[in-house]
Amino acid sequence: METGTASVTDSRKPTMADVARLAGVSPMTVSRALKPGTSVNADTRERIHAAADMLGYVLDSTASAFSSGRSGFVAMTIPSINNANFADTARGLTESLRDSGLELLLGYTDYDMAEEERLVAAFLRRRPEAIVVTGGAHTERCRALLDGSGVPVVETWDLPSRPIDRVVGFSNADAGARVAKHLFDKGHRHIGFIGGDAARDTRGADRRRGFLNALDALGLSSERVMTDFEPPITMREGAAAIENLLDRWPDTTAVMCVSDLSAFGAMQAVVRKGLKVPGDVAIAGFGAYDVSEHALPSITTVDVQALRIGAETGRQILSLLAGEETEAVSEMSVSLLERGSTGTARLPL
Amino acid sequence: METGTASVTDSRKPTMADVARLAGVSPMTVSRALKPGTSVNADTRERIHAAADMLGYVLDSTASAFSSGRSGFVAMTIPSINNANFADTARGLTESLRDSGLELLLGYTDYDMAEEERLVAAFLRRRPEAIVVTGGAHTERCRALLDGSGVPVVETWDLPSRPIDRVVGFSNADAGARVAKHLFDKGHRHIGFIGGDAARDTRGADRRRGFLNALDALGLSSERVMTDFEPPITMREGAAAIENLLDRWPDTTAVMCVSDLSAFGAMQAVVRKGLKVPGDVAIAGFGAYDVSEHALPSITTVDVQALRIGAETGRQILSLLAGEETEAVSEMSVSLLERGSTGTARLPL
DNA sequence: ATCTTTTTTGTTACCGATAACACTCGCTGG
DNA sequence: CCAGCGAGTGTTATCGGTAACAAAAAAGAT
Repeated sequence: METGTASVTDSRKPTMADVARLAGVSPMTVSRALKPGTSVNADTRERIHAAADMLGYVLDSTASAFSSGRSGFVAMTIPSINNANFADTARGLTESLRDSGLELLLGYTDYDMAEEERLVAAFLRRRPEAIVVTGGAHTERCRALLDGSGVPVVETWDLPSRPIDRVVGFSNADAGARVAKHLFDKGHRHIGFIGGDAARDTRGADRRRGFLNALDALGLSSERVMTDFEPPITMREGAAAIENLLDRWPDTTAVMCVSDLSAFGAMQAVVRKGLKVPGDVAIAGFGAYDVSEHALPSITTVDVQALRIGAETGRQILSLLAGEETEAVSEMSVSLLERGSTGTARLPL
Repeated sequence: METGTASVTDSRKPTMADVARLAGVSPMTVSRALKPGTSVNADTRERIHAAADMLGYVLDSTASAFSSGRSGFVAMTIPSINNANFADTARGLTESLRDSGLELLLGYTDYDMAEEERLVAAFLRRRPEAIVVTGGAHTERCRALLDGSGVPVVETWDLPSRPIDRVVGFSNADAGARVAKHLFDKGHRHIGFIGGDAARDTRGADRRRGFLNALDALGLSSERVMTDFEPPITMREGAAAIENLLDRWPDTTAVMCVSDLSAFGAMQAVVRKGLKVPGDVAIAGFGAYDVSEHALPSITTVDVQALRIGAETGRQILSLLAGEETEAVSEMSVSLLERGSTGTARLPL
């Protein structure tokens, strides 16, 4: 460990000066030779690379970032790493940044705005080239930090009423309303909603709001709501919630869950009770997770194209860093995937 | 964007020197005041914090890292972010590092050793305090980079025959063998395996090897293997694979899948064919994903305690950084969760 | 009251790379 | 034949903190 096998004689890590000495050039030329797209004689460049390999030289990005003032990464906060949707957005972002050499520094907030603030503060200390946050709800201090940072900010997965800078997202309320309308169109009149505590998952709360407002507008009761649990609402909580909901309002014929995971849990719980999905209870989810496609019956859901949100965020950032003008708000389209769990047939699939 | 609202008059970001001037102390005292656990007079510290707030000062970690030689983060590569198991390990690691102020820099390799090498090289440039990789299979150059880096290295999720430095993992082969034995004990004699291409997912390949060797040792055929797909094997591939497998070897009564996701996909495909699980075909997975617990029937699986792997990795790293001696290899225990999908009953659950 | 110890603060040098500028050279075109 | 140009290379200064040491101030011991 202490003395790597690769280094030859010296204990301390080689620097550019060492490489320069060995290659017989100045450190500046080494710096250029290791960066693509710079004018260095081909022979010289090769000689320098050989020298660097021989010494086991590894560029010190810390020094490089300090000297150049460019940290070379983009920071992103998501509510949870263990969530296929946010992971997809992170992946889309990573991929669209890759060619420009920007790396992604990822942190998760556990659906907690105070934790988000802590994380954003820590990220800003590292002078990222841009910062991406999930959602449009932040503590005031967090907003102030982001606003005063001088760094491009992108809020995603939401259409905040008071954007900080750039936005790449969609209306969670509209998406919720679309599901409500779908259930109504399928003939349901006693419809419930399962979600998490509103203070933590604001996007989930928006979906709920849109969903319940739509029920109101359709002249239906919007009281069948279970939001006892703390986000993230997992399969387990979905199962527990629908049992409570059906206990309290046994005539419920359709339920929207704030995510596919809770929807799957809910569906299995309903089946376990001996009820049929969708015959006795129709269930809709959100997020187009794999499980909703492969479940039996497959689960109606909303595809938010998480990957594309990430990719578009990356494009925005690259444009901003290139000094181009861009639209402040990119509204992404979402689509309702009508599947077996809200079908009219009594038979699955 | 350009001039943050927080800063008062100046366009350029304030530095420690600015704070020092305003507070009437030396920059060094500011440096100390902003770091907890340093000896600074309480009044002075308060005055400095006030000055920093007034200027909207944000510490420049880049400069700090450069100057102190401590980057303040740990780098980790995982095969995929969109995987609950690896996400859990990352979470466990993050949490066990949190108190010491170390952040996690996360990258994913897409199950590709060349990509891992690229990523490790990029990470090492940033001079992490430690580096964590998933698995024990790496390109030779990647091994050389890690070995020569002088940075503590932890390999996880595996027990490599040729460890680079530290190891926190378990034997995937043993885990596979345990599942084989379980299926045998349940009376199955025609047993198959579904996994991915071995070159990419070496841990999955180890599970397969252990599984098939165990079948051999039990005197059973080990030819019923489907590994046509590229990792990660999703629900979709699990479904496709079991259809092919049952087409080719219709008398198969039990199948292990390389992960719970493919197991779930396989199970749904079997049910869709009109067969019963476990009555006609028993199915076992791997990884103790949520879906295997909540599926109907619930799916027999191996719990690898991904979170604990991360937590233990963090403990190892902290010990190493503190200069303490630690065991080179932490073998983590895994447990077989016997569930409905391999039960003897014909009825689900 | 004086010496010692501890706490608090300041001084100096430096981490390793790169931006900005200066320079050399060979080549082209008038 | 020389001005002008571009490619390639070198020189100098500097980014913003912090380690290491030194000094001053405060607290404690005798």
